[in-house]
Amino acid sequence: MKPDVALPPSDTTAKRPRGRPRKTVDERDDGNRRQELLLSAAKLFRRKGFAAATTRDIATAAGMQSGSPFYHFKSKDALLYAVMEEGMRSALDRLLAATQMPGYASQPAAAQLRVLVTVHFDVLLGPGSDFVPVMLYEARSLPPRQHKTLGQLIAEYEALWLPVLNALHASGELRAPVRLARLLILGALNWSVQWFDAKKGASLQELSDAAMDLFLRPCGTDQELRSNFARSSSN
Amino acid sequence: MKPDVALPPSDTTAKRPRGRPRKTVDERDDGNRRQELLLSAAKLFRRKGFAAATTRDIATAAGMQSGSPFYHFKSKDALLYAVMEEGMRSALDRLLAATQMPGYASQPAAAQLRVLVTVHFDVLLGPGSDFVPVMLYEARSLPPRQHKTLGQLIAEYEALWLPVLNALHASGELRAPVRLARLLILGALNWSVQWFDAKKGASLQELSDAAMDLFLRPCGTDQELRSNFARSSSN
DNA sequence: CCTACCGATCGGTAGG
DNA sequence: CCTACCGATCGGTAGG
Repeated sequence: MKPDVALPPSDTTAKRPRGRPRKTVDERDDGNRRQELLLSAAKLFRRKGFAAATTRDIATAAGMQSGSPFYHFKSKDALLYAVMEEGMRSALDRLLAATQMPGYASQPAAAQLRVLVTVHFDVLLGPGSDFVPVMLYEARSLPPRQHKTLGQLIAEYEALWLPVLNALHASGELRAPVRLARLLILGALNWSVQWFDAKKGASLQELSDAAMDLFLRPCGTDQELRSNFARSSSN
Repeated sequence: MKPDVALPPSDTTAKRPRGRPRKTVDERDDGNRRQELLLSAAKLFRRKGFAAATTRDIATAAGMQSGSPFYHFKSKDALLYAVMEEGMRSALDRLLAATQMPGYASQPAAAQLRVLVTVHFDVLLGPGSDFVPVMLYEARSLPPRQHKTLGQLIAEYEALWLPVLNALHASGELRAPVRLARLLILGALNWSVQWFDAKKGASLQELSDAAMDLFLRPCGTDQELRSNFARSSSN
């Protein structure tokens, strides 16, 4: 059940040469002070919500004065959008890297899904994982215009799940309709942001195991079906 | 697969004689103007978030002047808490009523789970369903003290799922660890608040069907296992 | 990036 | 429940 391909490393805070789009009208890029601002903003937006987190809080957390964030970002909205885009682009990069790992394509669909699930959990709960949760839970705070732009990145991310889920549906390992299954599965994972505590409880690996056990039924010969059934019954 | 017990009706807006606790220090109860206020608050808290929805918005939506909400509620926080408690108490009442329906106890665990899932979807997405989503997605806006009180209601609600999931685990229909399974399942359902559109797409029944197909594997004789497997494989 | 500041908004209140 | 209001906070800006 465990995949034999290594996962790509987290790079949320690392510099990705072509990760960010060319500077827009709404922001400047004058070195790493901007990145510290983004980090503080992500943390505070996640903890207190966009509306409740003040630009002064964020400035203080980044070691600046109250007016300084507006040297880097045109508005509080622009700061929120930058956090979300950074998060979504990083998540997409990591998921793409995982699916392009040697050996991934030749694996069974169940192992492929496990890779997607593991990367997704790490994006949500791993170190430096404030950006994507902000995107997930503050979407309504974003002006419609920017919301639409982000939507394209989200669509790309979700598209990577479809072929895997289709294969699992075809093999009988996934019985629910693929479109609804994707919404329900991603929902189950996304909700972990609300309850997961890194300091105690399960590890991300145990989480991924539980998710795979929950969503998929084993696929194999009748003999395997019977023995799997007997094993789980005696639990 | 479909349960043969009728679900209890929604009563989110109906008066429940002993549904609300005796008036606390934070609020008064002078008839149905208060209820209109709660309704407007729930709708606006859900759409804009607690911090972004102003008490003036809420007052206007309820047909009052800007200062009037504070005649009914001591503070904006108290209004939020009232919305959440109303939602959670209604949800708990409905789930309890469903599990006490005649015939429920004698059904197979899978049919029982279907009842829980269907009630939960209706609580989240049915008519008048703004209260529980506010509770789910604005928990961090609540002062710790009140957060703890609500936690007891939530624990009661979640406790109703445990015996059913335990039975399904024992029978082999649910393979994931029960505690994690409950978190993942409720997450999958709760996330539907983010994407479900009542005006188009699937019905709540289709949603429940998909959820059951996703989470459970059929349980039965080897013969049934084989034929189920063959059927879903040809899909 | 800091200093000093403004205009608007917001939760909440006194008095009726 | 309305009227009239206050004090605090907040996003944002000018000028350096």
